Amino acid sequence: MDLKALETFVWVAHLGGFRTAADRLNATQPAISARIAQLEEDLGVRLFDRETRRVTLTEKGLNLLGYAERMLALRAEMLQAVGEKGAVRGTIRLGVAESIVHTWLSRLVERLHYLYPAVSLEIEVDSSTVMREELLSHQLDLAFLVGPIAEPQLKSVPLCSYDLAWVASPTLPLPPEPVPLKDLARWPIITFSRNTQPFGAIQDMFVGSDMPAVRMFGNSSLATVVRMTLDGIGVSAIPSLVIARELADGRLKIFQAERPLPRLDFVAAYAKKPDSYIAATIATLAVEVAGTPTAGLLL
Amino acid sequence: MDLKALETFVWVAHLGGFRTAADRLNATQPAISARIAQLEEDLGVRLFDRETRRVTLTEKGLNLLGYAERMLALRAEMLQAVGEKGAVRGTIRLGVAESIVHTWLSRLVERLHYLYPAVSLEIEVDSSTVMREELLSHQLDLAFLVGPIAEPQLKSVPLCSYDLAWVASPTLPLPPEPVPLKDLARWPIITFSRNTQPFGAIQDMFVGSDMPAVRMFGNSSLATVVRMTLDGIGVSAIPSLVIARELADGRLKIFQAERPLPRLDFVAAYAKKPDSYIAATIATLAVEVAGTPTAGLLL
DNA sequence: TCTCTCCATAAAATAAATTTGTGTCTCAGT
DNA sequence: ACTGAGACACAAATTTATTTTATGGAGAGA
Repeated sequence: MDLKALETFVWVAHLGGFRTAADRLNATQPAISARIAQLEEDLGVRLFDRETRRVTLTEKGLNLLGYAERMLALRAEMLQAVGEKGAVRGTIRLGVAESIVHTWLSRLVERLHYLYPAVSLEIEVDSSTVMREELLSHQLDLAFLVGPIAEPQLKSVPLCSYDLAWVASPTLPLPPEPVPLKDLARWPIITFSRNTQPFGAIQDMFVGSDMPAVRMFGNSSLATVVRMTLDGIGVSAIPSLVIARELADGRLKIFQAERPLPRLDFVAAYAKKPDSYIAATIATLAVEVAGTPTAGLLL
Repeated sequence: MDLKALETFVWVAHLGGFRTAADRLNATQPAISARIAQLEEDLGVRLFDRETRRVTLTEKGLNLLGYAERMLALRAEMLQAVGEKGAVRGTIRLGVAESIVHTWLSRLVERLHYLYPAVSLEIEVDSSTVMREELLSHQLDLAFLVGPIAEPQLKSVPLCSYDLAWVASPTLPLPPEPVPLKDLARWPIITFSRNTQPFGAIQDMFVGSDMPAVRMFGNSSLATVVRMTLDGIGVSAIPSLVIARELADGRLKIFQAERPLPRLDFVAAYAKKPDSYIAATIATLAVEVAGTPTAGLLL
């Protein structure tokens, strides 16, 4: 009756499958099968109903889940309390919004590695919408995304707030500021991809009978947005911090438009599981790092 | 960071040595060394000071002990809650007073084996005094002995109360009852060994300037006491229940003396550790078994 | 029906833990 | 001092567990 078996059990229960749990735990599917089989044999009880497309907890299994989580939480607390920092071990799946990759993520990674050398990260860059789902389905342990977070299963702490700016190449023949929306609409608007908050906000600006049709180029890569803007393909709406360098050497410029852009409020979010000790710790670290003034400097 | 390692740690801490812990856990001393070394490495912390003749907990170790015990208690609770009976596994070191061996012990063993087939017992028969010490030093998990128990570290529950009777062979030329003490003193008094409650109580009866010197034959084996009494070597003071057969067929008889003998109140006692689940369970079973009227029948 | 996904199972390969056999150190008792 | 017993550390070999690789079967969906 191993802790490893209990941990496996918890992940299978959360993810609803042996295979996905295997991926999450960096093991093969038969290894997971063996651990669960062992646990079931030790307890003399069936823990999962193997249905065709997913496994579900039996009543006994549901009962065990509570204990198993308390057990793992206790272990985490114990490690924190009596172990040295290096004793905090594990792999955390972290989802990060791209803006943050371009600002302070590397500093966080550095600091984390310094403080907790045995914690490793698997970083995934994606849109806040996707990451929210992945948090809920336990595919991610922690994410830095655009808030606010409404889901009660998730805990979130504010990280930083970035302003979104209208940006264009100086070569673009913009009319005098503030640029009216109908003039703006002459160029494609390049920004975050569809299904993001800024994309929707901009789209909403152009709703109305007297408004011109607007072409929007949603892009999942901020670097590409910057590239396209530099090339004068259109105007863009991105956090000013991520183009600090381009602004400084004059290759891009910020302009005011008829309508200002909303701010982006980033938060760190993680599932409220009893064993989210490490995630909570990293979230705290992130608050520190994101709050530091130098955080805005690019790379 | 295994539960087995934590369990080992707890036993080493309680017993104050690797070797004794090894004996307790049915393992070799290097195995224990390895487990502790592993735990220390995982935590990055030294848990024991290896002094010359014993090991003592470091501050960190003391800190860990609390967590480890909570962890083991949680495991036991979990097994009890979600596992089937057969999932309750383990070896319990049980100390038993000989009177109980002769009355209801076998029924308890039978019942335990039926209810919890995976629990095994290591039974030791000894005097209550010795067993009390062994409970305190964690060499025994549970004992059935003569109460009451004053030690606050021990929990005890009443089991049964046996009367102690003056017994002699019918061939012994006893004066009319109640036999005065000074007549009694003509024969050796055969009873439990020195350092037992009855031995002391009888000795006390003969304290006083006008009292005759008494010869007392303390014996650690009740069977031997019975044998010697049958042979007419002297009178004895033993629980009447253990000689039910001899009384029935007239080979021994009970007589009244000037001073009555005290009762023997047996209790089940175990250390108040958080992981004493199984011991507590067996104690409860013992209460049932000892309370059953048929308990008095021999074998 | 065919295929895809998902879990179970068996055998082989790794990895871990245990035992066996010594070594060292210290204290207690000559 | 010297010696012996007791207690833990260490190393090599063995045993035991766990994991992987490879494959089979069963059900859902096209």
